[in-house]
Amino acid sequence: MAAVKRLTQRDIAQLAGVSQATVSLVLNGTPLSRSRIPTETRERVEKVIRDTGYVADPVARKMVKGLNRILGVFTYEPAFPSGQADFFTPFLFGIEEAAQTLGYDLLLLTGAGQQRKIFGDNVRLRLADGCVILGRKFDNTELARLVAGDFPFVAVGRRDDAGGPVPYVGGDYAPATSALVERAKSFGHRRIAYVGLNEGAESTVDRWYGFSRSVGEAELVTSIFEVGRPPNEILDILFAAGATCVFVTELADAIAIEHAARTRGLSIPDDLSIVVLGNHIRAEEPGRRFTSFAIPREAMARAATEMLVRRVEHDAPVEQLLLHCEPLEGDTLGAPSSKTKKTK
Amino acid sequence: MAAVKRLTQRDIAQLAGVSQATVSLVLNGTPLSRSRIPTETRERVEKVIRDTGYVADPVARKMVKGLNRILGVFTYEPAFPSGQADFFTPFLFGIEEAAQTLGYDLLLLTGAGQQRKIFGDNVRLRLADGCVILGRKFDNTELARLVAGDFPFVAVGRRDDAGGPVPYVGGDYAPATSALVERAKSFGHRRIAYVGLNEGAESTVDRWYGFSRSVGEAELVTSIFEVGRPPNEILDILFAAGATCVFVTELADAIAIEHAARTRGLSIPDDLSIVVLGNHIRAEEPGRRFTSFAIPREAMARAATEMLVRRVEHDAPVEQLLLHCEPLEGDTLGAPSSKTKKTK
DNA sequence: ATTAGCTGCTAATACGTATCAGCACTTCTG
DNA sequence: CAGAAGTGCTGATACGTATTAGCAGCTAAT
Repeated sequence: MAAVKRLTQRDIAQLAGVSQATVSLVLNGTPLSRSRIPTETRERVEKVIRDTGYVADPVARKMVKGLNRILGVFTYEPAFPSGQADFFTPFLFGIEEAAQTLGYDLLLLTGAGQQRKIFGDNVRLRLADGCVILGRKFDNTELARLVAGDFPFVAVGRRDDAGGPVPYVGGDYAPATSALVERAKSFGHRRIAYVGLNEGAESTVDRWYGFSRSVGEAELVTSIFEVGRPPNEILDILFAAGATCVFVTELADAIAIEHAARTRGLSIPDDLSIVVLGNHIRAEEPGRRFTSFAIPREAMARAATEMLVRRVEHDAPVEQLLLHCEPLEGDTLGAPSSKTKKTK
Repeated sequence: MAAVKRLTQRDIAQLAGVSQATVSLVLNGTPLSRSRIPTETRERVEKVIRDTGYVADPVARKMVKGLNRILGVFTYEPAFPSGQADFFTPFLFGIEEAAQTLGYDLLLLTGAGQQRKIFGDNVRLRLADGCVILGRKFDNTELARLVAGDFPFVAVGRRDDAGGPVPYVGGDYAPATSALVERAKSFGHRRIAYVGLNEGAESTVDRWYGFSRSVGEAELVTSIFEVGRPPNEILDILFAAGATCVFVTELADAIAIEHAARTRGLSIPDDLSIVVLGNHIRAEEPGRRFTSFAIPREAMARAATEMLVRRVEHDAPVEQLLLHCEPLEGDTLGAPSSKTKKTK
């Protein structure tokens, strides 16, 4: 109970009748130095170590070696589901898997309350060899400091430059969105709407960019750069503009719109096609499978972790990687009904 | 890129024209020593710190102070759901919540493959101030070494002594099981069976103990101390023994038995009551809500974390805590049908 | 017989921080 | 005016390990 003094190499040395340096050499000597310790001595030391159960203090080790085989995982929000929103789980799973394969442990630095900063008084982050950064909102000042500093990190999700290129692994939302637009067009849609933000987070911008790149001037009939607006208002705007298909960035909006449309006795996708940009968590549950694209969260996290380890171990240069997002064949995108077509 | 040398207090000292010791005093001086540094000097040092973005190296800090405000979480199995079995999630959530409240970070030490031992060559565990241990199977030798050693830890789940009392927070399964037995008896059941192991893990033993304590000699008609046996065999044995109610430790067994019974055209709970000992993950999904008791996983994890911090910070004595498990009113326990009763 | 090389070890140092003892100087006290 | 007390700082050391330089003592070679 009364905190027995920890065993140190000095204790082992004394017990084995050698010096501390010899103990250290026995434990992790290079082939060169190891050859200079006779078997007899080595075995004596090893026996003492076995008998006492000594293990080297990783803290002291880290001090001198500089590496820990620990990766930090930084998030502003708490990492575990406080209710249903287990947004982080697939990421954490991917990180853990990769870390384990590579022989690293994980230091979880989750947003302590609201005000947790990377650069605070109590920055335990540097205990790790490097750090994976999770979460959409990320203070840009801090990102810039990270970029400027020497601490290895990799972001999950694309990041704009912050005083220099940011290493990241993200989802390739722009082409994925483009592909869905093309698919809508091939179904015959010529009057397409967009509901969601078009600026702010990089992932948002990418979606809008992919959308606007593929949709023609004549085809984009209306845009609602807003989130969480009452679905009936949205529907009114959509139909006033003669839209046959709507692209939505937020699943919640899509669900609301779908529900409102059904309430009006409309059929989806006959009267209105709905495309969601990215498979959000629990997208399956509402009973309707929205047409969308898959976000390979686990793969992103794995790739980010591997990239981080490359940076840590080999001081690899900054990489930026966007992973392909597979289209998800749902049941909310189809040909516009002839009636609707006639309207045109 | 080329790993710029980390800033140290010496650098700060030089820039501010003071000594390293002064920098350290400015950063974390006691009221006594702080009073001896004039405001002017302190501000000069603080400015340099702000300008350079210096942060103290937590490793060096830990070396001298001995504490880190980091808690380890050790599991043999990977901590995150590799598929459906997110067994650990509620525990991790509870631990994270408590750790965050108490101002600790988490070091995840998940079973690296199959052979991860706490006492291995690469024991990174001691980097933390203490450690929460998760998982049912736990090498008893290692537990004994932990008990004997000076490293603070707390187990989630009751543990038998291992060369000394083990600090833990567990679920109080025995009384919870007893309560369910009493409830079955009050429904009129007089011929009760048990399916599940009766030895091995502490949690298993507790269930059997609670069961056998409450059930009378005459009432226990048969026991199948085995898991995963074909459900039809089980049913045959149960009915041969004239059981009207069966207590099952494994949800999988319960599901199989229920299914097999329905296939035979039997009604549950009329023809057979089924009680599951503990709400296993995703117990809701099969469509049928088994009568059982709740395992307060989050609360257990929180309590364990708080207990660990008490041990770390105040060298508190070993505590052992069992949390109440609330009965879960399901729809698989009811009065035996009169027909069945007549059989008696 | 000197030197070169090998063997078996150890002393010393560095890593970055916290902390204590204490130095040089000023100001107050009697 | 000697001593005490206070002020503003610094030097030294400890923490536990890894690592390098190098010291004895011995053997073999020139």
